[in-house]
Parts: sequence; structure tokens; C-alpha cells
Amino acid sequence: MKLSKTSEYALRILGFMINSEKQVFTARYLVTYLHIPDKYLRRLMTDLARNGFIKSIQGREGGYVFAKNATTIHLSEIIDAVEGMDKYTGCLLGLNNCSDDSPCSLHYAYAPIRNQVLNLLDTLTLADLKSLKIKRF
Amino acid sequence: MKLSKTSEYALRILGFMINSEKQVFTARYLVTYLHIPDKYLRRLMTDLARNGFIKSIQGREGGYVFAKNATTIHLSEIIDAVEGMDKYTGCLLGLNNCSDDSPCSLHYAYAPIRNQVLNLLDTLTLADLKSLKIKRF
DNA sequence: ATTAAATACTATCTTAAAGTAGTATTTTGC
DNA sequence: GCAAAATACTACTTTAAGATAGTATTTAAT
Repeated sequence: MKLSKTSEYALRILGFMINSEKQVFTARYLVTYLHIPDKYLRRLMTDLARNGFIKSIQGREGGYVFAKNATTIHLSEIIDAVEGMDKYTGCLLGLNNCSDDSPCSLHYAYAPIRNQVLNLLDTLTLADLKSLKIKRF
Repeated sequence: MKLSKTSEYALRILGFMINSEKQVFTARYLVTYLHIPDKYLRRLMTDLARNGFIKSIQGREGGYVFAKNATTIHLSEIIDAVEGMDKYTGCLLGLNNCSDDSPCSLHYAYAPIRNQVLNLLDTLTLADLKSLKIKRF
């Protein structure tokens, strides 16, 4: 699989938030816990807010809160928002016309496994990240 | 999964070769069939030769031939040679200390699927790409 | 009102993958 | 021996992701 670093960051941030008692999270706070480059995280937070996952509270005492219930945020939606899912749905050999009807030599061996990953990301929500029990983030 | 383009190219080239009647392949010939940038393919061929998968025959009437039996070339070896497999064995969230003992919140859901992909690539050889039947490359 | 503490914006830098260009070298056929 | 047809080598360019820097804006506490 290997997501982009930006997707990894996004999942780690939102996963961290859902597993915390806190309600409001400042960028500074997230940076100290998640070890993501400060300015990069800030830009990503703005992006996640634009995409409706979180809401930003400006000014002093501000920060970020979830904009909707975590049970409604699917992991694939997060990835799709920050880098797009297209590259993960494609052929392992990079052929753009590879399909069940016109399979590449790896298609029948690979497609079922690929679909398991896609189903997992489509099915799991941020809330699941909580109930699955986090050991560390 | 999403391999690097270079890995995709390598697999397509070697997969094309194993599925052909020909024995010797010139870069020119491969380019016309596989639509990979000419100079990029040539450099990759030299690299694959250095890694012992193919053997280059210089001079007029030259080209590339397999350097060993295709049943001994595992797909993971090819990928490992051109870009390394490390990034694919890691955690979905990019945590470097994620493991069965110290799992991230996605570990137990994701690791089994990831291992299926890794096993597939470790198990399949170029020869399998032939017997699996190629519809198109 | 002013200050402190937060986010937002804009522009730039860095790095690695991908792609391109030109020249040198090797070998066979004639 | 020489030309043709092939690979090898070296250097440069492009592109996108990732990271950084500086400034502007917003808001609450005092």
C-alpha cells in the first residue's frame, strides 16, 4: 500500500484526536505529541478543515475540533481528500486498461487482495480507530 | 500497494520478455511494444543487467536476454532491486515502531492483508507470470 | 484598547523520482 | 577496415511531494 506521508499524517492526527479526552486541539499541542513538522501540520489542518472533517476555531483559546461525528468519517474519505484514492485502485503494473475483462498477468492474483485493502479503508471510520484500541500513536 | 513507476516498468518489461517467443530483445523493440520512455527504459535495462536478472549483449545484433531461469526470479526481488521493498513492509500510518507487540490502531486490521501482498510477491516468479496467462501487457 | 495566543495565507526551498539529451563504446556484417 | 546498429555512460531538466519561513489575521483575557 504505502500511503503518502501527508495521508499518514492526516490519519495519525485524526486518530490521535479521536483517542483523546480533549475536545479542542491546538497545532502546537498536536506537534509536540505527533512529531510532524510544525508548519506542515498547520497547513494540513487547514486543509482538513476545508474538507469538513474538522472545524477551526480562530483566535486565542482557539484550535481544532471535529466538525462531525467520527462514526461518519471513513478512512478512505480522509485519504481521498488529501491525496486522492485513484492511484490505489489501479493495476499493479500501472496499466490503465487492466480489468476483470482485460486482466494483466497479475490481475487475478492481485485484485482480490487489493480489494480487501480498499474495503477496509471504505469500511473503517475514525470511530473504529478508537474502539480497535490504540496502543500508541 | 502502488509501486513506483520504475518498478511497474521493470515488471512489465520482464513480464513481456518471458511471454514472448523471442530470445533477444533490443531496447528499440521493447520501447515500441511497451510505451516506456526510450532513455529511461535503456537505463533501467542496464540496471536490471547489473542486478543479474538479464544479460546485455553489446554491439550490432546485441540486445538483452535473461541471465537466469525465470523460475528463480521472484517479483519481490525485482522490486527490491529497483526501489527497495522496505517501504511496503512498514506501518500504514508510517510509525517505525509499529509491530505485533506494539501495534498502531490499524495494525491488526491491516497487517494480515499487507502480508498477503508481500507473500504473493515473494512467492510469484516471472515464470508464474507466464503460466498465469497474459491477456495484454 | 492592548496584548497574547491562536489560525490563515503566500511564497520559497529541498529532495527524490521521472524523464531527456548527447556522447562514448562495443561488436558484427560487409 | 569501416560503417551500422546496438548498449553504456554522464550530465542535465522537470515535476511533485514534502518542508520551511515570514507575515497577516482573528479572538479572548486583562
